Amino acid sequence: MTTGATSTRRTGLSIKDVARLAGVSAQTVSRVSSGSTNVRPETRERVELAMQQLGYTPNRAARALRVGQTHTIGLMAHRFERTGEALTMKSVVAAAEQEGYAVTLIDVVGTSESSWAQRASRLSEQAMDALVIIRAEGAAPESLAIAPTLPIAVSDSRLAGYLPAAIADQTTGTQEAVQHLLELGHRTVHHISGPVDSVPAQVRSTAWQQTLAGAGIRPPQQFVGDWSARSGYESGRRLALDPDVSAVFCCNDETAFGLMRALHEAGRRVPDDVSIIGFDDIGLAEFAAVPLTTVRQDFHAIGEELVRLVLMQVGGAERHTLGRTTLPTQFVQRASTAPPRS
Amino acid sequence: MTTGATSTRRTGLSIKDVARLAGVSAQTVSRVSSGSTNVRPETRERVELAMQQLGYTPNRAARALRVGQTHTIGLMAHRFERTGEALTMKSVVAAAEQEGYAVTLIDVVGTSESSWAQRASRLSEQAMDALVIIRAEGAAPESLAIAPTLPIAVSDSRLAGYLPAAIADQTTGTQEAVQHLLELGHRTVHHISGPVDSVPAQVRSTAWQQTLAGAGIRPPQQFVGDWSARSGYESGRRLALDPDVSAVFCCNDETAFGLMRALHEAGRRVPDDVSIIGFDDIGLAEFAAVPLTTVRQDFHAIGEELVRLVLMQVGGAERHTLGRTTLPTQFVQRASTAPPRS
DNA sequence: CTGAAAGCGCTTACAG
DNA sequence: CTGAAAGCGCTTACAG
Repeated sequence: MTTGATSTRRTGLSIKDVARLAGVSAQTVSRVSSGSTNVRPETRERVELAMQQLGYTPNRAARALRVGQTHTIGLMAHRFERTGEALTMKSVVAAAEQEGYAVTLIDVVGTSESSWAQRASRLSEQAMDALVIIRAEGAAPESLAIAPTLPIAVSDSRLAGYLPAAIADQTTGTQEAVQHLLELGHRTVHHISGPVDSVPAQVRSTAWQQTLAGAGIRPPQQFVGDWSARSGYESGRRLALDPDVSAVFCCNDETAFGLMRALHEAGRRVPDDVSIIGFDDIGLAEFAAVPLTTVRQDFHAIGEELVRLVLMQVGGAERHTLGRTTLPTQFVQRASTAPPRS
Repeated sequence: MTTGATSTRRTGLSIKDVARLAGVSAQTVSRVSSGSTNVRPETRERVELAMQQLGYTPNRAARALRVGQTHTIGLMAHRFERTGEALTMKSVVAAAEQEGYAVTLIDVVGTSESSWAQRASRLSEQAMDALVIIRAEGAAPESLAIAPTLPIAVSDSRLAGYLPAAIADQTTGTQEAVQHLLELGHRTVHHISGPVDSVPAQVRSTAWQQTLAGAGIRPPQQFVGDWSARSGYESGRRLALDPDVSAVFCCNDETAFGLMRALHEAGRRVPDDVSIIGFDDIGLAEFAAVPLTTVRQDFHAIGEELVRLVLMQVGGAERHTLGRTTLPTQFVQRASTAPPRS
């Protein structure tokens, strides 16, 4: 009667099976599979053949346990269905894969401040080598202090002051948009903003104000929305009543869609009566009732930069040496902007 | 001089640290952390306190290695930026998390047939307990035979005949849409389809044809698109020239947006001159130039069902006993449909 | 260039 | 109800 015989689930093939078939030791196989150079070409070939014949792939869990690295990046997002988040996610996945990293999704929906913090700290030691935050909803920057050694990068501009970040240059993008309208001859530009507690919304709002001020124009009262088409529609119903409104800069394309419909319903034509500019360049922007002039963000570049920032930290770089990367936006002129009716 | 002293990266706290502090053995800690009942309440409390004080969380890699399960679900998708994929992804993540599973993203962009197969088989043994396929682009059903024991579920209808699936009932959804137009008094209904090699596109196209045929109407020539707003626009330019066209059922909402703009440009009004119905109910559908009547798919339910299907297999159920789950769609009437002009 | 041994942190029978 | 021992599959010094 043997003692201590442990039964364990066999996950599949192990390094030993390959070693046996190739007639070498286990760690020669290890050397081959991890790409070490110190292996005689013939030996390497024999091992590689054996791996192929058996269909061997190394066990990630075992490697992770031994090395202390999971080769996994956590990706924190929230509103997957928004163009910006979705495209950034896609780009992060592609860039991570390129570097041999898997990406694990973390949805922070409904996560309270404290549980968010708890979550982040757990994740750090447990299941991932790094964290990319696209949007962290309710999380305060301080809660991230919990995991001070975790490689991290954000595109959430609320956290951008505290952590390595990759963010579109929304200020310049906004300036170009507002400037464009002024150059067309509009006497002022109205604005439908995003929510007041959103940093990117405030950045765009401030840039709009300052551009007007820079042109000697006192900014009109702004309308406050929440990024949604509905909020654009509701602001639009009121804007449509004001004959002085001839140009509107919207915080994003969805809002612009809502505005466009409200104007349409009120019988005001775009761009003849009112010019509209959005932000983001979502797929449908080009196919709005009137093709939408907008400011494109390069979400692909943002995703790549996020991965780069995070892997630099995995490689040893310190958080505070990394700072913020600003990606340029691109002004896209379509048909929703025109000179005002004289 | 000690021999064989191995240096290893310390990931953090281990079960032993907790055991020491609580004054128990390591596997009593294990029992507590895995929720076993065979622990005296006082002992449990002491252990839990120690875990809290230390901020201990179990090492997933170690557990995975030992148990042979990673508690990770692979999520294969492609066009993250599409409403359907994004919402399904989101729902999968939520449902998986609920069950204690992490979700790893797999983008199959540009993956050739063979590498796809290779990929799937590797993933299976290596890093995930199950695979949820939302869309598998170029992958033929046969390539999945490579991982016959991998728990799997799909919402890609091309694979639905071969693997456990959760799919919206597009046939009924289409019937309702076409029927609605006929009941409004339209003499026929035109159709802009998705690409010919897309199964869901063909399902909708066939249902459209059959509904017309069932009403004794010979289906007009369909226009073939590719799901995009642009293809809707291009078909729309031709449709707009035909005075017999009074109602169009589109394969999806994006296509309907493109069509709407083409009609707009041609001076044909919606719904006065032409009624339009889309499919999906994307966020902007309600805020099209004319609020879009459409067929809503319940992506949330699909995501939940995918996770359920996959976890049943993890629990021992056989693939072939699972079959296909069909989720109902919902007809959403808005302003883009009306009786024809007499 | 190759191999023997130890150990990453956990859980699984088994014994008490 | 609790503990001692073994081992999941891998990699890391170390020795040769």
